[in-house]
Formats: sequence, structure tokens, C-alpha cells
Amino acid sequence: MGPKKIRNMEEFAAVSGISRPTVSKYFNDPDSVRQSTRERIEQALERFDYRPNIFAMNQNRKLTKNVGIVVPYLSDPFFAEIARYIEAKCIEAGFRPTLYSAYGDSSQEVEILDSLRALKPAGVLLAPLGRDSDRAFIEKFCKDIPTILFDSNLEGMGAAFVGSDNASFIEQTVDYLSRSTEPPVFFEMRHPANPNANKRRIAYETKMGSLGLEPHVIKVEGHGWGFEEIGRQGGFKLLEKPNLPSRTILCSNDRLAIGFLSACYEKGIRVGLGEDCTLRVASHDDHPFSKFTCPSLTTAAHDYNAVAIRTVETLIELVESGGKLDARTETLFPARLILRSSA
Amino acid sequence: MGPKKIRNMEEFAAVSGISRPTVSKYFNDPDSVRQSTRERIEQALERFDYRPNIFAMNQNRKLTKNVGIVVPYLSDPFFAEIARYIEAKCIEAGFRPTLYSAYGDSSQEVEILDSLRALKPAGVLLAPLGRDSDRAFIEKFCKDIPTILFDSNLEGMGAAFVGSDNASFIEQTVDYLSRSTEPPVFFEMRHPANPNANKRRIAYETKMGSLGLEPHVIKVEGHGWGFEEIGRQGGFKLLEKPNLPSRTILCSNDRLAIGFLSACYEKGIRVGLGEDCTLRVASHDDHPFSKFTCPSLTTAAHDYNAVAIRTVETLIELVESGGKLDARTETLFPARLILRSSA
DNA sequence: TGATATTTTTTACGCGCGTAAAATTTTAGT
DNA sequence: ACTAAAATTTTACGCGCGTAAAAAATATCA
Repeated sequence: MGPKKIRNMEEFAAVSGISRPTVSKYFNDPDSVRQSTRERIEQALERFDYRPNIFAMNQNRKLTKNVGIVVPYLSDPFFAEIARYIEAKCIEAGFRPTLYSAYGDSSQEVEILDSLRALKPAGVLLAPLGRDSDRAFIEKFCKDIPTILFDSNLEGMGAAFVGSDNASFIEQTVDYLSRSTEPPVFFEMRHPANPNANKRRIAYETKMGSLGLEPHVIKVEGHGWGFEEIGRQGGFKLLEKPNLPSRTILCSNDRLAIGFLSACYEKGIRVGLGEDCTLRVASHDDHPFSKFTCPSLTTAAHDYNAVAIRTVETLIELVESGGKLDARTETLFPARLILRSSA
Repeated sequence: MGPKKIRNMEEFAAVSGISRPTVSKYFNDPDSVRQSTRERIEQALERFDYRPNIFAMNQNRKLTKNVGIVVPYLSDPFFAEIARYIEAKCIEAGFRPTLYSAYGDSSQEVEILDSLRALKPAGVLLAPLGRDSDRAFIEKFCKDIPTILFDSNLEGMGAAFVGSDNASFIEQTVDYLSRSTEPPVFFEMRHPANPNANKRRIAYETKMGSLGLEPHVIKVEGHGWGFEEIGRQGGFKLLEKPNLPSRTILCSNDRLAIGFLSACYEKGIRVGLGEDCTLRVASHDDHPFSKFTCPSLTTAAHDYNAVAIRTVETLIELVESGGKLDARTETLFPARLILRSSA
């Protein structure tokens, strides 16, 4: 490192032999200066470890490189994973992502977005809580700040939506279950927090109809984000019923299934395809733990990577077109069936 | 809201009838101005929704209210949970926490800390990767930026360490297992990423010694942060061995146990206290999913809340004393034994 | 080589707020 | 009501950088 400590861009411009405005231009976009100039700056950058003051930069820029990533519940490994992918893609694209979790609480979601506003973000990538979200607030937020929704769609809000095609999840699991064993009953929360749940139920009913079969939906009670416990308690109740319409249970999501499987295990009910098994269970999401349930869970996987890539691509479009897109697009990626032992 | 849009502190000072420097003082510490002045400002705050520009604030302050929370792997629900607690306590204390995850990668850990530096944080709360951490870098970082380590201790680094008492975990599980059934063998990774793992093994050996028993440690291969898979593969290998020294397996952590239990299930080996069970499994951490394993996992729980509270209390001390503490303290909270079905 | 286009330099101002110093006002205490 | 102490106002400067405008330098190309 150089002997002199560089205090600001002025001093750095001096040691690199380039004027400060040009250096400033370089840091905003290295390709906006002449090749030879860029090289001289980058040489100086190697000799002295100077980096522009991020606060001064952001204060004077109309738009920063900040990107807020907001998820509903980060302790849910599904959201942690999708956030991980999106974060990586943001960094690749030259943004500064910051991760936030509403932890299932609408007022926290509002607070996060409110404080995000102050950060003049280039864009916000929001997976909203869903049913519990303050829709009026989010709608207004989306009008002020370029926002892309992912995972959970709120109709008409944000510049675009990127997520998974719930119908594709259901079609694949229902198809597989119907062919391999028997048509499933659908197991879900009565009051799901997440709009995907409703889409899945509707897709289930539609799919069963198209197969000429009678849909059966079992709704379990419970509120909040403790899905495993809800699935477990719902499982106990369900297992008490003597005559189920089907011995194949299709859970709305893996976390419910994890709880349901734990109830089955505790009640001594074998789940899977084996001779000694009395139930089959399948689900959706390919939750990071679904490989390690007992039995391992047959499920339908999100294309995490595709969702992340498309989300950030859309963000880039959005930023480059000045915060508005011509039309609100909804991109849905199909599921991939993961066959394991539970069904 | 007022008719006029407030653009800056100057304008807000005007409408509140207070001078700008006093208003500035108020925002830095509401209690530093006279009662009547505070009330007038807060009245104006209700009529106009003004908030100081965060970039300008941070630029001119020597120290911000920013706090970086860095964990090694956020998709691990254990870290997501402890981060959740700490985040909440930080906000209560008036800080602006930002959450970062190294995702198991040392270079990412370095990058996070480097970019954190630029944010002039009041403090950093760091749960280091452990073995893979760039120790020289972290040591230097801790000298520049007030840092408190949590969860994983790196000897001598940071102003303080707050975590759980690994010996307490082991003592309680070993005691319980020895009394209720039989002394356990210890199941762990050969090359654990986390220093707590080593402390637990040593505590196990010590505890067994103090009980006059022969310790048996089973080390499984595998690298990285996919602990469940490592536990699972290690489980398969272990289950092939004809004569184990004990039928009671104490796993170093819950994620290994989750994988181990899945291996047991797949091999048709019943785990638990029942007549038909041939193995017992216990573990440590009270991972959010340990309640839903099959069977549910007997484990030792961290006191998430106590760790979070103490970490943030220490942070406050650290900030108030200007970034240095007299002596480096290490606070360890004892475990709480959680008895479930697996042992 | 000369004319034009492109890039850089110079100069200068502004962003919104922290903060220091001196002058002034308000409060507390007797 | 008077005085000392505390709080506030006034005034002024600085932080580090974005950015605009005009002048100067450099590059491009026939």
C-alpha cells in the first residue's frame, strides 16, 4: 500500500493523476471513461486502497445501487434459500443487496419498507407476507419505489411478479399420485397466510376435475407461521377419522407435511410405498429438509435459480428503464417433481 | 399531514419554530433538549412527516447507529433464529441492524466485514465461520471496528464473546443418558467447521471421565455446511458396524442428528425408548426442527433470548465506552435439557 | 494535416446535516 | 427580583461527493 493514507476522492484523484470529476465518473461507471484513463485509475487503485465514501455517494445520487430484499419469514429455510440465490445474483449485477425479514408480522413489513424508502434503493425485491400484508400501504410503496414481487403475488402491485407456477406443482404431484397409487386428498390450512396456498387448492380442484375425479380438501386450523406444528396437530385430528376418502395425502407445502409426518410417526402409522405402509404423503416446495424427513418426502421443487435470475434480470430492466416498465409481467416457473420415499 | 413538503432539516426547523442545530440535537438524542422544546418538535413531527436524511447523518457523524449482524449460514434455521432475536433487541436499543450471511464461505465473510467497515458501524455482532475464517483478517477487523463475537468464539478476538456453555450442554445430555439408559457414544464430524464442536467433544470426554466411563467418539467424514447429509451418510456407515460400544448415540448437533435419524429410518431401525427400539439418539441445539423429527429429538436447548439480550447489552456497553472494553469478557449461558422421544 | 468529435480538466456550486463558538434567551435557585 | 447555570439561537464552516458548464486537451478520420 502507498505511504499516504487517502482521505477522499480529491486526494485519490491527485495520486492517480486524474481530475476528481473524472474519477467520480469512473466509480459510477468504469466504462464511461477512456481506456487509458481507466487503466491509470486502476493502477492507482492497486497502490492505494481507496474506496469512495458510500454515504456521500448515496446522498448526492438520485438513485443508489442499494437493493432491498424483503421476505416474510427468514427462519423458514425456504425463504432463506431463495434469498440466498437472489442476493448472489444481485451482487453479480453490481447491486448492494440488503436482506430483511418481516418475521410474519405486517407492522414489521411496513416498517421495513418505510425505512427502505429512506435508502433511495434502485429497487426492492419483495416477497410479501400475503394475506396479512397491509395492501394499501404496499400499493402506495410500489408506486413510489421500483418494486418487483417474488414468490407471492399481490394482484397488480409492483412492476412485475416472478414466482413459481402453482398449477404446475399441483398437476405434477396429482398426476403422479393418481397414476402410481390413488388420487390424493388435499391437506391445507384453513386460513393460509400465503396466496400460493389458495392457488394450489384451486389448482388441485381443477386438476381433479379434469381427471374426472372428486376433489377432497381437508382444512386444518391454526394461525401464524408455525406450519409444522399446525400440520402436526392437523395430522393428529385427521388420523382419528376412520374413513378417509383417500389414503394419499397431498399437503399444500412441505412444512405442513413435515408436521404431518411427525404426527404419523408418533401414531405409529407407516407412510410410503411399502407393503406395511397405510398412508402416502406428498407435498410441494422441496424444502431443504424434505430430503431428511422420515420417510423422505416426495415433493415438487421450485426452480430457485431460475426465479432468482429472472427476478434480478427484471430488476435490471426496471432500473434501466427508469423505474417503470411498460406492462406488468408475471413470470411463473414450472415445478420439478422430486420422487422420494413418502409417496 | 401538512400542506408543505418538508425537504430538509432547515425547513422542518422552520415549521417547528426551533433552530436547526437544536433540531439536529433532538434527533441525535431526544432527551438532550429541554422538555418544552422536545414537545414542540414532536408536535411538528406529527403534522409533517419529516425524517432526517440518513446518508447525510451518517456522513457527518463519526459513528452511526448501524449495527452489522453477521452469521455463518442463514439457511440454517438455528442461525436464522438467533439472528432474529438479536435483530429485535438491537432495534429495541435504537440501533439499525443489518443482517449478513457468509453462507459458509470465508471470502464472503471477509467481503461482508470489508463492506461493513464502510458503513462506520457503531458495532458489529459476529458469529464467525470458525475454522474456515480468515483469522488474521478478523483479528485486524476487530481492532478497527468494535466487534462482539457470539455463538462461536475465536480466542482473544473481539471485545467480548457471548454464547452458550458447551460443557453445560454435554453434561446435561450425558448425565441424562447415562442415568436413564446407558452412557452414549459421541457422534461428530471429523473436521467440524465450528469451534463449538471441538469444545463439545472435549466436554464429552471430560464428562465421561468424571463418571468413570470410557469415552467413545465416532467421527464421520464430510465437509461444508450440509450437516444433515453428512449425518445421514455417517449414519449409514455407523449402522453397518456390528458391535457399537453403546446403543445410545449423542450427536454433536441437531443437524447431524436429523441426518442420522433419517438414515436410521431408512434402515428400518427404530430409535427411542420403546421396547422395539434398538437405538437412542440425543443431540444439542434445539434446532427449530428437532421437535418434528421422527422420533422427536431429545436435545439441549440454547437460551436464544439470553444470548441475544446479553449480546446487545454488551454492545451498548461497548459503544458507550467508546469502542473499547476494559477486559475481554466471555459470557456463557447454560443449556436446558429438552426431553423428547428419541432418548 | 486539419477539422470534428470525444474526453478530460477546471471551476464552481449544491446536497443535508454535524458541530463548534459566541450571543442570546430561558430556567433554576435563593 | 436578581444571579448563575442551562438551553437555545445565530452564524459559520466542513464533510465527501455529484454534477453542471465552459475551457482545454486528446482522439478520430478523411
